[in-house]
Amino acid sequence: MSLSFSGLEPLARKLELHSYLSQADRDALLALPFLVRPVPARTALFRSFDPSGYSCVLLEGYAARSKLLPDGSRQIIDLLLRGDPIGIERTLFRRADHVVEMLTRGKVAMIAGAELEALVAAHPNLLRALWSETMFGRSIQREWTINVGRRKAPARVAHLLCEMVVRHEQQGLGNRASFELPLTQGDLADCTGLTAVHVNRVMRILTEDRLVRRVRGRVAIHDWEGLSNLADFDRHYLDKRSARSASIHAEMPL
Amino acid sequence: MSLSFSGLEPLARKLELHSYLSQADRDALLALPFLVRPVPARTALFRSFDPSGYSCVLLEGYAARSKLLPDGSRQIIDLLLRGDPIGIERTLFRRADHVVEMLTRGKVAMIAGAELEALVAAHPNLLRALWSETMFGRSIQREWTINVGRRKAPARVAHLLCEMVVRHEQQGLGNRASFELPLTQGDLADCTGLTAVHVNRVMRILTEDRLVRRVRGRVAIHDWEGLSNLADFDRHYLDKRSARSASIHAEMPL
DNA sequence: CGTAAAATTGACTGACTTCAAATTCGGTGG
DNA sequence: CCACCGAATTTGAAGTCAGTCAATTTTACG
Repeated sequence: MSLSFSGLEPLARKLELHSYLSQADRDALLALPFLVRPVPARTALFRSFDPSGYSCVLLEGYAARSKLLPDGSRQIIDLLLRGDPIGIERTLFRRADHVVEMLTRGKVAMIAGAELEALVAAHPNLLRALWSETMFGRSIQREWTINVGRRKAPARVAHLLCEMVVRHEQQGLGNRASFELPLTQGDLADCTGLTAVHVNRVMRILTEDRLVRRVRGRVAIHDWEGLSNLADFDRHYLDKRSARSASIHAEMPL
Repeated sequence: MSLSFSGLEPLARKLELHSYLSQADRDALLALPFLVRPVPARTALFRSFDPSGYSCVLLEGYAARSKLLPDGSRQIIDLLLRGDPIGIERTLFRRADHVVEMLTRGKVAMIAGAELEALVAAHPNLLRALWSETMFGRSIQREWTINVGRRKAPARVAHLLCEMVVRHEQQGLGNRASFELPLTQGDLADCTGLTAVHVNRVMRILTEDRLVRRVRGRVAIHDWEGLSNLADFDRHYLDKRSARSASIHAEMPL
């Protein structure tokens, strides 16, 4: 059978970063029925036009969770890569307090809430894997809070780049030498709580210091040591704990 | 039986804010064996001296998740109130990338990881409730990111106070008229990404504008409309979605 | 009561923002 | 292939919000 060619492979890969999935779990996940929907750049997912009760998985392109403030400024609270689930909490809350918008054009897999519900009911281990995923999401969010809360502008940008390298590597989307990051400087500013102008100046400094280069939506890290040091970056929050057996009890002892 | 007098009542209450627990779930949760440990102020929970494999629930006092940066500054990433679970992710990750420290003296209930493991294995609904709890935690964390990322100092402090009112109300720990918040201005600064000096000036302004008063570790909101307006506060992220049936499928459709 | 921590206040500094204009880039149609 | 156009980037100058430093007062608590 060709289950391993399901479009949901990226999600399975992501879950397996931190959770053990049995072959049955994996097969069931990949057998989920879904609808592929192409999405244009700069449009919002889940904004009144989508049927409720669906969540989705990002298959192609880049997206951002963001919130618009009354004064018109925008804070991006997370970046979403291939394989990231979107809107799982959408059926938990009645309305979302933030928007998920595509930064580039892309594709999402739409999955019916009822299907997911049945899946995790039949496969408790997948439920645990998704819980674990939520935990890592919270961990990332904590780092973002620290980043905008206490670090200086150059460290903020550097930290964001470091996180993006690791998350791209995890998903097989590139490495330090080169990976895609098609965000405008305005987007980077909204990620880091800065202005586009200041991001521009900071990027110039990082480039002049030969830490990193950004060209045409791609990033190349020239000096990982220097960059991660400047950023106070510790990839621990993106990694599963090391060296434990892969039994589900070891994976999720609560 | 006197299960309803268990020290874990606050945790049950917290979970029931957003998840339906059957009587069996509730009984099982409250029957969890635990050890009450008194903790002095300004000490870290889970820092080398505690036996591994335990997580805990805050029974009395106030605690903060925080991270110390290389330059000596501190960012508080969450405040913990009575009933908040602490360290569930501690057994997920090998080492924590942040510290949980008591801000006041207090008491925690130490629960063995194995006990929790058995509990959620026997009660999948509790597992979902804890997952839901993690989701709300992530939601709160997102708001904190927005707060320090894009809001001006007065709005940041106001938003923190608004969140604290609601969370205290939810746990039956007071109301707008008066609730405990025994943080120093330095602590508030570390929550909001500001300095103690500036928090002092901001608090003076908020007080002069008759929005709020803070005296001896207690807060009284005088003008909720004004304060929440200044803060751009929307309590949605702290509340379960409204008006749906309490069946577990409705509570957690994924 | 005595002491240390916390709060308060003032003067000065600096990192980042704001505003505005010039340049480059990227995609599209001729 | 080139001309075009809006978006994104880049740069400069001036302004502001919040930080830093330092001294004083108040509060908490043994």
